[in-house]
Amino acid sequence: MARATRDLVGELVRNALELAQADGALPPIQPIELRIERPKERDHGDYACNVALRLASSVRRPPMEVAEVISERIMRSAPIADVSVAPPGFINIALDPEWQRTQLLSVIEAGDQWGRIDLGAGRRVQVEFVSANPTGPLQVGNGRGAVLGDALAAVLDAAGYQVEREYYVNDAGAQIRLFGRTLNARYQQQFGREAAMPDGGYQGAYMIDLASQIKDEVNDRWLDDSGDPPAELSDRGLALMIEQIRADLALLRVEFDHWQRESALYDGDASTYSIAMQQLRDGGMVVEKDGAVWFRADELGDDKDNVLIRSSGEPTYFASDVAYHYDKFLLRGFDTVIDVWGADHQGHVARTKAAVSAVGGDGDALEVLLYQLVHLRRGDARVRMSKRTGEIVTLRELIEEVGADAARFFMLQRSADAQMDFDLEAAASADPRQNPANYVRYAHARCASVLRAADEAGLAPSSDRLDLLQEPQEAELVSEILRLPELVADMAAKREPHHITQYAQSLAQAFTQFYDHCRIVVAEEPQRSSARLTLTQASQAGLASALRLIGVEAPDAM
RNA sequence: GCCCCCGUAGCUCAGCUGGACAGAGCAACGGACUUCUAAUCCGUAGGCCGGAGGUUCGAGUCCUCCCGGGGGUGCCA
Repeated sequence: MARATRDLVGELVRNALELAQADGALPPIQPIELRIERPKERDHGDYACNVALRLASSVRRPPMEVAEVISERIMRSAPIADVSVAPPGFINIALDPEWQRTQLLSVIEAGDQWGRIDLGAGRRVQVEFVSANPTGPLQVGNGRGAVLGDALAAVLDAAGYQVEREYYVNDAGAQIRLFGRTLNARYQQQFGREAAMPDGGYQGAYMIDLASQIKDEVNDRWLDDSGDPPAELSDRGLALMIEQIRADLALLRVEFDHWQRESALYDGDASTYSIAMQQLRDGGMVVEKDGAVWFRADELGDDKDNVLIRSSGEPTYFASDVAYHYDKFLLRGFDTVIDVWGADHQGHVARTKAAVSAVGGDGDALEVLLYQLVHLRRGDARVRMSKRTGEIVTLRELIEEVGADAARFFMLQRSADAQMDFDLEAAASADPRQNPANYVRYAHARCASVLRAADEAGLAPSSDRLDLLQEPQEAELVSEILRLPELVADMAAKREPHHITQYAQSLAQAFTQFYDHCRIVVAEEPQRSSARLTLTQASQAGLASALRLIGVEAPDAM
């Protein structure tokens, strides 16, 4: 378990600040949050701190002077080699190159787990994502939620949280009944009967496939003239549909720890649902109006009340959600729950947080990560996602066209907030210039290839003379490799896993530049070769770690 | 109407909870292969960060208004 270098540096700066106050060079001040940044400009060192600028007005001294006072008191010992002050008041910090090179050994030891930190301290986080209705196959948009949620879970796991990935299966309610009636119609049609599709029934051909499959399994055993579909038929269809969804997600390399059934919330006399509803009633959070039961969400931050139980007596989807979040927080005791939703559910955020508070949880412990729509393109041509035009619609079709690696990498290149254009042509291309997933994969494969070539030449990695790594490309590569732990910290804290793709490209580029400028395997220079092989091993570990977080394979040859 | 997201290079997008001259990839142009994978690398060009005010020592980043794109606003999910 590594500590991010940034944290080590931050500690030394904080010590210097406290020392300055202790010896009277600075007046006592309110403790402030120290932020250590990576300057954009290489000349400004490895890290920079703006604490002097932020302190200047409260201590009534010029920023440059404050910076000097702090800078003088920063220990010039590993990992720090040099500290300088630059206008208007930045403290610039250069790391000790020798110390950095030594860190490569930890990287190699960590392998594809490099970057792991202890920010989360084992706190339990649930990430619930996809959770699409099991009334049809997953669509392309569900793929974005799948990749986003899975990568976020991976990042949180790397940051030291105890993470559970969950899929919520809406297997109750009106939609499921409609699913059953549709399937029943299709099933009867399998036997040449004239069965009308229900109003608003599911038109997709997949329903015919389901009916056909069930006919193969049980023949005419579930034919029923009463009008309502036999429960066995509906249940079997649902099971097949859920299995298909699970298989589609597995193709994307997304797997869940737990599939939570909505129907299970209603099981038994003391069901989760009834307990949660009682909780709301006891708290005076419900009101009856027009024969329906409403949640008084406006008292807890939402802008309007919401129906929990229809006048027909049937609970709404929202009522299930209340029970579900009661289950998450009060029964299962997660410290934090992150729901990953499509942006079209944006209107449900306030009421769901309010519901968490109303059932005795902490509304702020529920975080909702919204992601925007995905549009498909082929080069310059917009791909219309509609069943009528026969164009690509389902997640499975997308994966079959571009592969899981490209699908995951591309889906993760944008922030969740931004609408996304997904270029099928680029994603399907093997060319690394079109397809950055391949650029990174290729860099990893090249590491493996170089290590094989070295082995054949009788050269082995060694840390004896890492001081021979003096080229600028080597220093840059070392720095880039060592950056991962703090990136993990940032991604985890901000719930923004998409930065990992940019990092992976940047690391791959640093390695490729090193490879291009520095001959690694040179029999006549065994010591330098061995040092460079160590750097190659660490690069491979770094690339493998980044690719693992993205969920893309790290091949040894391409 | 009200609420949420977005508007940064020709294109697709980053920009670290305000910081040092605005970045990447692709596309464009010019170079580099007797070499461990050229599936690569080096260089050039390209921007009033949608517009107008404001806060600040400092704004792509925060506030207000306007323009443009998307989503939401059901006893649907």
